[in-house]
Amino acid sequence: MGEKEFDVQGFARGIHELLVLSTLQAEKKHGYQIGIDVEAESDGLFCFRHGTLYPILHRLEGDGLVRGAWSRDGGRRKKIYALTAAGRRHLTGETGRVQEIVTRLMRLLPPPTEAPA
Amino acid sequence: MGEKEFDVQGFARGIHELLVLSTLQAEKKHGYQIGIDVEAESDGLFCFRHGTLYPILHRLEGDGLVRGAWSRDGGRRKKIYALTAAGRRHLTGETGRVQEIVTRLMRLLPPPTEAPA
DNA sequence: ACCCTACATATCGACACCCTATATATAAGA
DNA sequence: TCTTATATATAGGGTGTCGATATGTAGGGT
Repeated sequence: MGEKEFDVQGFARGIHELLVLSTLQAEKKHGYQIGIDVEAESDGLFCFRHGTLYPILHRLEGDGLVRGAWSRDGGRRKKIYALTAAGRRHLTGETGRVQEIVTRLMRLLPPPTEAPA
Repeated sequence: MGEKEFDVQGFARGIHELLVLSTLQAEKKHGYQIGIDVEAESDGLFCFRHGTLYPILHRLEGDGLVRGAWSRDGGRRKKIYALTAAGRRHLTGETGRVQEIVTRLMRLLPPPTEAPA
């Protein structure tokens, strides 16, 4: 089995990347909007800082998972990011991998105490 | 609601810590054994390097989540770690938090494609 | 006219963490 | 004796997040 070993760093980084790729599924959007949407869609749980988000977008673009195109909205410049085919494959593949890791992690951790509200 | 925001770094670090605390539930053991057991229990998925494991143990001990006691087995010295009451609380509490974060993360990511093969 | 906020992107330095490598020391087996 | 396994520890390098700072446009308040 080609079971790759778990990498904590990569796992954490991967979560951020998946959140970005996921919100780009429905429609392409610019970085600032991605930050707003991810925060809204997660009810404020997942929140990107600007110093975190933009480097991630550059990384994803460098890896060919998203493609950025400059746009001018009046005098304001935006870089609209769209999911590539590779990005779509990466999203589904890595989501499955995260799911598997989490499942196997939860098997090791203590089951929830079935406590009332 | 006291909803703390998600912290990727802390989440990744927390996974390592929970794996250590979890394997100490059944019985107290020394660091080297913890590494072996976690790897075995996870079928090789979660594997600690020595340079990662020992600092984690020191951190957990500093936080009062485990208590270490030096032991001599022949001429060989071992530091036996035991879960403290605080460690037990931390384990159940953080496990619940991880479960919740993962649940909310999975709601955002694409559902598994039911199929092919 | 001026200021402040929101929009929009970008980068740098500080900090934290993991990982590789190295160090020390005992015990068992070739 | 040499190597491997047991057992712990730390320093150095690499990478990523985060806060701060920078640049520039647009709009509302005073």
